[in-house]
Amino acid sequence: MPELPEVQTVRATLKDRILNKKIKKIEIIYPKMIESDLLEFQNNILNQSFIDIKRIGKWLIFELNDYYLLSHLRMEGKYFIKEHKMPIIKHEHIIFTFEDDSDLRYHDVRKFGKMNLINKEDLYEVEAIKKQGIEPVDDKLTKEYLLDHFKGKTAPIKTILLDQTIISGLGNIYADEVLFHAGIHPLRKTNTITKKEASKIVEACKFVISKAIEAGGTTIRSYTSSLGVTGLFQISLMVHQQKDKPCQKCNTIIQKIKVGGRGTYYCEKCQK
DNA sequence: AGTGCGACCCGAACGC
DNA sequence: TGCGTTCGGGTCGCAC
Repeated sequence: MPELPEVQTVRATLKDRILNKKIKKIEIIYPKMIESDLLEFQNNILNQSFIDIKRIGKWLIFELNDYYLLSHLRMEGKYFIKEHKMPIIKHEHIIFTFEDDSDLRYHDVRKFGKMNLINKEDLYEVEAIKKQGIEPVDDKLTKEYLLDHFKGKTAPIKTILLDQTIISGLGNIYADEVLFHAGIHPLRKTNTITKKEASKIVEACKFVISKAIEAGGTTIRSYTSSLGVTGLFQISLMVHQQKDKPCQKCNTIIQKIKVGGRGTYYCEKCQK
């Protein structure tokens, strides 16, 4: 699942490949993917060029001449660059064709991804964007900020770490990793988190996410046009997907439970 | 306001 | 082997 570090890698990789290219044709194979008005999307995107790519949380923000194209990859969204003459394959849902007969193709097995074409002045009118919280590596993410937002919440801390309106960009993998590094049990009631623990969560967020962004960055160098632009971060995960393996810190067997309907991995000795 | 859950999807994993 | 069933995961909308 693309979380903040992967989206950051996709952004950096695509930037090198599509900037200043003008869209001459758009094919929308799966229209439900478009959240904004479909006809406007089809008409307005023609003859626009990509002039920048930004990111807010897990949202990719493609800047065109007159619009922003918002793209959320959800679980399995990927972008490929291909020659237009290549046959359209299964799971390719949106195809942008440039003047040089190259394509930017959006591929998504689960069809969960979303796109949105909006006027530039409306970026912060989009509910999902407006509501994004503070990013893990932002200096504004402090223990005071977290404690303030943890107040009155009885849900498990793991569930709250996934709330994009508080911390923007954490997904299921990094929420588990952050809690391991902070030494906190995923089922802890959020309103019982202490100052010291909130401080550990802040540190863990910055550590885990900056490491992952670095690792995502190394993927860019091995990128070739035949590969999907996914940003496969190859950091070593301490707990996520490590069920039945020994904890790398204390050798205790990693447990898997469900928290808020999400598969959750933790070390029962390191995370109290 | 906060919480919990179904819906959206479909390939993979699982069960018989 | 082959077929049917279950699972998972980010976000939204809805009910409580």
